[in-house]
Amino acid sequence: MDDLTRGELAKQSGVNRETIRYYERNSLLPMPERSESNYCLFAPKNIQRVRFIKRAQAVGFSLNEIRLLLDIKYGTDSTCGDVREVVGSKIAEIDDKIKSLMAMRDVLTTLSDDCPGGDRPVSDCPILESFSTLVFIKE
Amino acid sequence: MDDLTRGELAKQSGVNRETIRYYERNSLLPMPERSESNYCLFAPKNIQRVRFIKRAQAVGFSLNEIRLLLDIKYGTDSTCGDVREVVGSKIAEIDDKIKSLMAMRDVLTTLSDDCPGGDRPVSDCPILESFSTLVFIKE
DNA sequence: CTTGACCTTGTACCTTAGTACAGGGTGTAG
DNA sequence: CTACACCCTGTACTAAGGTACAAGGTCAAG
Repeated sequence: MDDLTRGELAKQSGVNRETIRYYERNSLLPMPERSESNYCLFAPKNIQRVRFIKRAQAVGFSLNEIRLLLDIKYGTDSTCGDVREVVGSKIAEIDDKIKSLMAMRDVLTTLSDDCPGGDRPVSDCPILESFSTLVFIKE
Repeated sequence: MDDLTRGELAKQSGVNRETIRYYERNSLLPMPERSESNYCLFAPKNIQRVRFIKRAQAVGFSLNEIRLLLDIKYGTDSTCGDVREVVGSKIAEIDDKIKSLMAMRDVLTTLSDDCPGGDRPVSDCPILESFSTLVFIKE
């Protein structure tokens, strides 16, 4: 068997060795087998598993969500519908974040456009004035 | 003097009492004066200060950045140009975040559109397949 | 005088996603 | 046999922005 030590798995999958330990602790990776001398033995397929985690993170999933995704992936009666549901709500969440960031940007650009800039004292600054007095973000 | 206790300041400015303590510890609020009996005495203007902090947070500033903003606001030789500079780089930062979220959303919607959904087993799912094998986010 | 509602302090805890390190064991090359 | 490069474990620490709580003090009402 071409099992890997923790350090090898880390190197092969492109993460820190401590990250692997962290994933073990948090059930994103299985508890590894052990050699005679207590070295960890990871099956090679765990390289793919770590990469899966990293790619899912890159598109916005948290590790908690990824644990769920892994459960679906390796579950016996999981369906494509399950996956689409998870992905759909992640898309909605991302859309919400984008909207809220766009609202922030709009407020800031408006304020910045109103500000004369230059060497005027801040007492003239409509930006700080707004932060002090206005209510522009509603719940 | 109509100074406020910490609890009153918290209530008036709409935050938790512990949040006020946190802001004191982190130099976002001044160390309060004390009464005979060691009660905190906050000047009423601190209500505005806390609201300033909350509004600046609402448009995307971190507490560290807000500390800077407060320094500018109360600095003797700060200019509108200083404020515009800080706000300008915050806008750029928000734009970056929006771009990266939009990239994530695009990847996810594309994958979701490719997925048949329904009761198909996940072994057929192009989304999980992508997470397992593809490299779609580049550095 | 007691009760209840405040106030004080220090400290610990929470989330998320790791990173760092000490103190010890193992395995191989020279 | 000794270096040196790995490996093991447990624990502490990081950022950010708070929240929670225990043990004790204060103050006004009844």
